[in-house]
Amino acid sequence: MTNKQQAALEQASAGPGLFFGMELLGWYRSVKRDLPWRENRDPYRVWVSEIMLQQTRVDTVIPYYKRFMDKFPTIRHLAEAPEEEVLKCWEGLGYYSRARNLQAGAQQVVSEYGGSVPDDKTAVAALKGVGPYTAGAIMSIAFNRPEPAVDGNVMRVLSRYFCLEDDIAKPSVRTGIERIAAALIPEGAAGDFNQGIMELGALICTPKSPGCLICPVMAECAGRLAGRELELPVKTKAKPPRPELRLAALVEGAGPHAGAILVRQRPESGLLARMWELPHVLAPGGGSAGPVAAGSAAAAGPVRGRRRSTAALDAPAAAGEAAASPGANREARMALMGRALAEEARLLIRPRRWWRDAEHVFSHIRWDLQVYLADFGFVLKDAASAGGTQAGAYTGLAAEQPAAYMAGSGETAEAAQRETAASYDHAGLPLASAALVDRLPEGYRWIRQDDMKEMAFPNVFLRLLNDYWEQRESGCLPDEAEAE
DNA sequence: AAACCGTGGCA
DNA sequence: TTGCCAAGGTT
Repeated sequence: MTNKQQAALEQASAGPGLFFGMELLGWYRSVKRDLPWRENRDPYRVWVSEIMLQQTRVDTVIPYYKRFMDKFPTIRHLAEAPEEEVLKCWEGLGYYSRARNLQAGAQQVVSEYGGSVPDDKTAVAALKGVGPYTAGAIMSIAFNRPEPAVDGNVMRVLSRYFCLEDDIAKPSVRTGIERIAAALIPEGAAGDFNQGIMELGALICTPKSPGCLICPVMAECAGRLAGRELELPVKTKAKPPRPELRLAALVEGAGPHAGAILVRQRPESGLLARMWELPHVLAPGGGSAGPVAAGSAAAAGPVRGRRRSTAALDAPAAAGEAAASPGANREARMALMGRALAEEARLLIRPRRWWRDAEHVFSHIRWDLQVYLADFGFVLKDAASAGGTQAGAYTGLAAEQPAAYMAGSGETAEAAQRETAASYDHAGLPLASAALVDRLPEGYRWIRQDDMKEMAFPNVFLRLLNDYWEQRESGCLPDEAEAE
């Protein structure tokens, strides 16, 4: 502990600490909000709420919490549910590993503790997705055990109250503040105290404009008395997310798949694990590295005559991209996307035209998405069954065959099993025929609007897809409007 | 320690 | 409009 933390700990155990605890308890019990997870102290309900509230605002959580408890009213319901249903229930809430960990934790409780959350800090802390804060919150709120629950609110409140200048962004600082918080807990009132100090941070001792004049502990707040409440807490700024330019394909089906579009499921781990999305590829050079695939752009030939009516629509989404960047980039990127999807998924499509841009910001990455409408071509046999025809397949820029693009239709794909080599023109379109299969690549499927009710999508794709269905239904898609 | 993991509200 | 940040955990 730092010297200041040490001094604060001594105060917390003495007069100022007693003052803080008593004033806070009185205040909390008189003003506490009526929240759905405060109906009772059922450990399962407390647990679910604490997981949902991680890095997430109360107002955002409330509807999710109600839906979740409605669908999974007991630990056993959650433990036995299909994982997709849990994920779908979490759709839009973010940090989706929380959902998987919560269900794994529920299964742990069923198998190890007969379905009841144990009144034991070590056991609770060992549950998946339960860290120091959440363990303390569950133990204090559900079981009234005198454990600290130190989150961002508590660190802010105590930094100000004791005028601590430690950088709360450092993991080591939280440990010191935990000791102080533990010393402040009034006898027999751990649950209300911990909820009260968080409530104070959320309603009064807010980050930007704290309401010191109505704060129940203002009289003894060292930060306020020093006039430094706005400088505290000290917290180093997070690194800005790195930009990534991503090219997404909105592939419209034909033939038996007319009216459907192509989506794929993400891998089991990592970013947005197991969620569904539009197929997309990372543009080389990332989002800030200037011209993307300049060589391809040069080879792309003249742009088509059809242009958007508003210049702003073509504004570069990627940071650092020259503002004067011409619309030819769209053509180059369509070609790039077509080739990359062929390489990565052996999925052959014909990108038709730019539809719209979208942005999706994660904590550490910013996706600048360019979405292109595309027709389905066909699916190449995988490398194994294609028997080595792959090698030359994607280097066919100087193709010897005449262009014979196979128009996208379900029948084409289902004709299947043609044993011919494939090559591609400079726009990324397949030339001649290829070795075909009649099934989609692993993880891909055609969906209609109705299918989305059972599939979890990240918000950015949810918005894109909903807008797409809506626009198509009302005949407002660009191509349809201009095709007349 | 530092990077990885979402999303929305607000000034 | 952009930046900040919220009831954090895991690796």
